[in-house]
Amino acid sequence: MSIGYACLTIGVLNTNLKSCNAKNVCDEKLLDIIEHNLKSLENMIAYNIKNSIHLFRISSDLISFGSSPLNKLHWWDIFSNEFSKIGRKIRENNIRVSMHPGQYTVLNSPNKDVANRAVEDLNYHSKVLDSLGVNVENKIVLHIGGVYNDKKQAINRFISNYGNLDDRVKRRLVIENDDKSYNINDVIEIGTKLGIPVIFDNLHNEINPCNEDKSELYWINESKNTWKDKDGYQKIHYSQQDISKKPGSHSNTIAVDRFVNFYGSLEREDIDIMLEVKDKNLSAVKCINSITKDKRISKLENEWSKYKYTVLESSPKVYLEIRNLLKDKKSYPVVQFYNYIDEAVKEEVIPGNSINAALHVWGYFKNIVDSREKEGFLRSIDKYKKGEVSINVVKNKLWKMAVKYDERYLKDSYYFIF
DNA sequence: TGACGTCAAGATCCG
DNA sequence: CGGATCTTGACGTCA
Repeated sequence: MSIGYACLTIGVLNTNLKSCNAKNVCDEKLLDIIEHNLKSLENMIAYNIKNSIHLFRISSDLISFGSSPLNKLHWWDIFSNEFSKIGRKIRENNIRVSMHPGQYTVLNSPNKDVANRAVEDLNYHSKVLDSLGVNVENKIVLHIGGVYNDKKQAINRFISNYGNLDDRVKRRLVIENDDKSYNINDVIEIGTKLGIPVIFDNLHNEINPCNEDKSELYWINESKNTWKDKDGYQKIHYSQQDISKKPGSHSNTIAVDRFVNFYGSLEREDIDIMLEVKDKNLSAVKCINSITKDKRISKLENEWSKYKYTVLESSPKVYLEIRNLLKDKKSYPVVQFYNYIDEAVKEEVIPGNSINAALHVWGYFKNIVDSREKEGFLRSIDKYKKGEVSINVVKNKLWKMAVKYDERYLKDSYYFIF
């Protein structure tokens, strides 16, 4: 059983992905971007290994214009060393990766150009996975597409276009229920007909349920039947609704109490869960810690070291409560711990608390900086007090010091990203 | 024609 | 120049 996250990391150095737009594209720029993005991918994989995250979706933006004539580079050859190096790390550390073309890759479009571009896009995605040398358990997730006033015909077109795909795509392709057109029942019917696995997405199923009065668990178990031994463990997508936004919007973070209930209801471990959530890897770590059998408080202490200055800035009261909570070294109060953090992050930040937290962080540097840095920092605090600049100006100064003086404790802190 | 979703790049304005 | 805040891009479907 693995829990993972999609595409991007939060608060991890040197893992950003670069892009460029169509009118600026040229080979030189593409080479630079690909080289950069592969280094970032390598760093993301290293982060996943370090944090025991064994499920990860690779961003479709890894190679800019990867399926477009704008990119004529044989990037899989040019960067074959990088791909095999990263692929080896993925395999040796039992990481399962996937890719997921977006809503604009529409295989069942009646427009031949659109459908052909979808084929090209799927070829691109399988080229990335093949270049990494990962086996067919590492899937490409696709939605069925549009309806065009005739669902039956649209489904038939999907089936027929699937049949014409390259085998390398076919053996990786899995299909997912979406939030408006194809519910889980539709997708299981298609998956069964084609003999390909189905990904159950809980939030899509909530918004776009099948008419039958069947539970979430029922559909998860029905979907399981579409996964054969060669496909690996069944995979599902799990997300929670952001109640302040429209139906289908992913929450900022996963509420672990609800996740623990969901996970418990599955009553099995032969399943992989891909989280779709704004805070990405942060929620992956939360969820992994929330259901682990290895209940050592050091894991929560490690998490606390990253969240503490954010919590101090948001709520000194919760800060003290969490310190209390972690005093009993024999305990493992994981749900309360993350609930406290979620509660603090939601609170509106008061300037006095911001200054207090900033001065705590300043404590790492005040005796080692030169006078220019000291004056710069104190001036920014002063300007913040007068309302001339935002707290981010102060935080940026502290961040630059953290990097310069290589304060590892602070470089891993979420203080600089919330 | 614009909304939908996503996130980086680009543009613009301020002091 | 750094920083804050828009706007654009890139994609296809649907109202």
